[in-house]
This record gives sequence, structure tokens and C-alpha cells, in this order.
Amino acid sequence: MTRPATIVDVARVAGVSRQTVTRAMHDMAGISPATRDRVLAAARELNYHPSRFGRGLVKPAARTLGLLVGDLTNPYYAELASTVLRLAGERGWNVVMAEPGSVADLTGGADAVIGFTGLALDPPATGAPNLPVVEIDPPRVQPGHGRVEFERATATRDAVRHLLSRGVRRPVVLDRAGTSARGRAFAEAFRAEGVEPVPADRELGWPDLAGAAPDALVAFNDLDGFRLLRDLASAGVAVPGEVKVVGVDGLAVGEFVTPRLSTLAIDLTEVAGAALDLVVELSQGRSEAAVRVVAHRFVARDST
Amino acid sequence: MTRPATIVDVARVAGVSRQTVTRAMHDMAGISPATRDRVLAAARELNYHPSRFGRGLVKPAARTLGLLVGDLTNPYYAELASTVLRLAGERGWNVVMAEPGSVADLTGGADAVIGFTGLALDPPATGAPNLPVVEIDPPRVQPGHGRVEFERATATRDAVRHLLSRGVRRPVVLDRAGTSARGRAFAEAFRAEGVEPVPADRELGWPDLAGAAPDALVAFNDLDGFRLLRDLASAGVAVPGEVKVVGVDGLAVGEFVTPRLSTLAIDLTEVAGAALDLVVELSQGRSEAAVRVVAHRFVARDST
DNA sequence: CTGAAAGCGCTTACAG
DNA sequence: CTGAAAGCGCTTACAG
Repeated sequence: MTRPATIVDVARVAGVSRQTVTRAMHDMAGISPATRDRVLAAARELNYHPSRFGRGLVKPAARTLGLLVGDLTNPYYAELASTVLRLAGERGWNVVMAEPGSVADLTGGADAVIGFTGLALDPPATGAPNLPVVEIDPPRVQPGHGRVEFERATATRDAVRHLLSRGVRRPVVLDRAGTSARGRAFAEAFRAEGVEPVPADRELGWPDLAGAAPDALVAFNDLDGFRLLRDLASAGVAVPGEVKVVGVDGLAVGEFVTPRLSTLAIDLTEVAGAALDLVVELSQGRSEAAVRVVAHRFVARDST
Repeated sequence: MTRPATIVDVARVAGVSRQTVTRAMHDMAGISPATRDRVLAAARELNYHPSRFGRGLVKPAARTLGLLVGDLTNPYYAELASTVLRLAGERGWNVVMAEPGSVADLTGGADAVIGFTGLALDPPATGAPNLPVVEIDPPRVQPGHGRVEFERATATRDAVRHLLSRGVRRPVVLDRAGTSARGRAFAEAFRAEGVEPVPADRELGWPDLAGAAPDALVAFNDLDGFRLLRDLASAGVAVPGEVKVVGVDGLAVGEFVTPRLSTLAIDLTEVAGAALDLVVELSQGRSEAAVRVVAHRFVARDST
């Protein structure tokens, strides 16, 4: 593979000047049809594609937002991404996306970054020279970064009281060894009501958890909740009769599983909007340590 | 808002040359700590962010792939996007995404484009000067564009025979007035087996469709299938006992609805890989009208 | 209708 | 450790 063709290559082959090539490529006025055809033919022959960089340097271009999300296969991230795409599009921004696993060089391709940076701490994908960064639900405070924080205490308390009012006495909270904010929030909320929850590993399924004899399962997220629901159904355990199940995320598909999954929902449009607002503030240097808070709410459906 | 700061602004404020600024920004060797600090302070004060374009012009940058998908809220598009992100990342490409609704200027931000261009025909988002384009499941042939075509005849025939073998005699095929390739494929397959399907509008739900007294519903896609399943359950109609339901897309979540949805699945990893291969060929000018074919397969689950 | 000149913001050798 | 010069690929006035 040789060096890609540039505008001067095309100009040479077509026997014209550089700006005549520009005129032909962008279908501008002031060029004879014959010349245009000759230029276009040369461009095709050389497989010429104008460089985004040369062009961007001289024409005002759309700003580009880097979006760092988890696996899009999880509707939670997909829905957030969808909202960000829409909102960013309305503001005239382009969006480059990366999942933590992919090695895309966000720093070179974006003017600012938002996302779940907690997902990709090892290679600091956001450690660009002075790039504005807004973290969503970050595990810790990063100086200079904007933050969209989640308020979950209220909704968690609502969920816990709801469960207790329905007779729950032996809840199991599934988590990664109590490391997540959601897991800790649930544990504290149960204790505040005088009930000691049973901790369990997030990965566990139904036959595994039966030993704990729980009357409620707090899943790590909705997707895990779906899995538990399916496993419980296979095992012939009645939900919510024998065991109640609650998820976290508020996925729309939760309406389609059986029984419909109760969950802690968050308004992702609000989250996306807040993140976008903050990133604009930061890129204009208007804000030092910008923070927005978005609250979860408990949505009681049929699984509790 | 004034003009954004450039490297010369920082150099002037810090009282150094441009390349000393570069050295400081990128933490390069050959600069005294004191100078670096002074430069960094000036950069922060001016809210300086190096221009991607200036940089891209002079350093080899990652190529950028434009990805045009439908609403990411549909897991079908989300899963494809996820795969493309991973595959593109492995090849060192960045990915800019746009949903048809968003007005992001893909042409200025990408070196090549793949996606469901059929979704955004009105404003030819891909009509860039000579950009390589690969269309997935395109409604019509566009000269010069690569294509990943779907082969659905075989899987559709399998699905139809499966339905007939289970006693189906009055199938309803939901479509947008018979305009979709999937809808036509099902209608033809039923006719080939001697059964005339009842056409219906894609938007219709269960109470609406009851009048046709169907014993099978072919949903436009899995998401529609989920909705029908839910409506049928509410109405107390037994699936698959009284009515069988089949979707199209092969969503993984189909495993979690009740009953598990039978569907026409396609391997999205294969689709993404083919699209990426083609786009690389095209951007290297190696291929004139490149085409790959990926086949659906029928996945019988519990709803039929 | 066509072209010579200047400049966009950055980095890479090369001098000092 | 620091800077003057050249150049990356393109477009925008300005001449002709």
C-alpha cells in the first residue's frame, strides 16, 4: 500500500491546479463540465479521498464528542448511547464511540469525552492532553473532570420499604463482593429498616441461591434480573409469590419479561443531557469542577 | 465566545516557542520542569486544547469509520454496533456513529461509511465526495457502493414448513404494506407451500388482529414479536397453543421472554466482519462492486 | 473559467 | 534545554 493520493496528485494527473480539484470535488460553480469530468476521473483513478484533516484545518468542522460506554449489548448502555447520539446531533456534534474493550484512540479523535470512565481505568483512555472529560456515575472523584452523579439512596429506601411491606424478611443482595455503590446502598437501606441482608456473588443463579432460602433477590442489574426470573421459572419457583425479584437500571424491555420486573430506574435522557451540558461548559472553560446529580426512582411492577 | 486558543497563543503567554509547547503538552523529553509547568499553566489559563486537525495532518492518525444504524434502542442495531465497535477497534479504526435522525455530519468526520443506508435516503448522508460506502441489507443497488446482502429465502422456507407442520393454516404476515424484503419472502414461501397468508399492517396489535382468526403471526421483527406476545398473554390467548408467533432478527433477549420467541436469526458478527472487510477493500480501491451474502437461519424456540 | 499565493494548527527534523 | 524553518493537505480570497 502506497501513500494515499492527495489533492496535488489529482491536480497533476488531471493537468489542473489544486483549487480546480477542490471545485470539482465539491461541485462548486466556476468550472467547465469538461474540466470537472476530467478531474473526477483522475480522482477515481487515483482513489482519492480528501483528507479530513486538511479540510478541518481550514473549514469550521463539527466538534466531536467521544462516548465511552459499556457493552452496547446491555440495553442500558444502548439506550444512553442512543440518547447521547440524538442530543449531540441536535447540537451539531459528531460522536465517536468506544467500548472499554476496543482500543480506539478516543483521545486523538475527540474534542471532549463523556462516559462511564470507571469502566476503563487501566489504560486511561481519557488522559488526553487537557481534554474536557465528564464522568457518569464515577467510582471516585477525578480532579478537573465533570461528574454526573447518581442519587440512589431515596429510591433504594423506597424499594426496600416496598419489599418489607410485602413480607420480605430474608433478602439476598447480589453484588461483586459489596464493591458497587448500588450494592452498598441496598445493604444500608435494609439495615436502616432493621433487616440484615444476605450478601451473595453477582454471578450466582437460582439453584445456587436456593440454599440461602431467600424471599427476595436484589439483582445487580436488570439483565441479571431477567436471568434470575428465567431460572426461577425453570425451577418452578413462584415470583413474586415465593421469591420477589428487583433489578436496577429501569430497562424498557423489563416490561416484556414475565413477570414484569420491578426495578430502580433512572432517566437516561436526563443523564445524557446533564453530561452534554457539562462537557460544553468544560470545553468553554466555564466551569472548574462541574457536578450534576440525577436521581433513581423505584418502579414497582409485577415481580415484587 | 472568542476564537479557541491555538498553540501560538500558549507559546506567547508562556514566553516560549511553539515546539516547546508541544513538548510540554505531550510530556516529551528535552524540556526543563520549570518551563513545562509554565507552559501547562498557560495552556490551562487559555483553556487550550490541541486541534485534532493540525495534529492529524502531520501525525498518522487512526482512520475513522462512520457507522449508520437505526435506533440503538432496538437490540438488533445495538448488537451490530457493538460488534462493529469491537472489530473496528481491533483494526485500529475509530468509529463515529449516527442514527438516521441525528444530523451528525458523517461525511466530514469519517473516512468511510457502513450501515443501513436504506434508513436515511432522504438526506444522502453518505453522498460524500467519493467516500467508500458499504450498505447493509440495502433496498436497492447503488453503483459504486459495497453491499452486504441478506439471504432469507432458505430460513424463511424452513420457518414456514415448521409452522405448517404444526398445523398452521391461517398465518398473518405483518408488514408495511408488503414493502419489506422479509414480508415478501414470507408471503412467497407460504404460497410456495400452497397457503395464502393474510397480510396485515405492522403496527397492529392483538385485539386488532383477532378478527382475522389467525393461528400464526409473523411479526415484522423480534421487538414487535415481544409486544404481540405480551398482548396475547393479556388477552388470555395461549401461545403456541392457539396462536404461534415468530419474529425476525434473532435477538438474544428473545430467550428471556415468555414463551421464548422463535425467530429468523442472522449472525451479526458475520455481518459486521463482512462489512468491515468490504470497506477496507473499497478504501484501498481494490474492489469495484463488492458484495457479500450472509444467510439467516430459523431458530425454533417455544413460541411456535 | 482557471491558477498563484497565503494560511489554517500542528509536529518533525535540524541547529544551536 | 530551546527555537527557526519546513511541511502536512486542504480552502479561501484574490487576480487574471
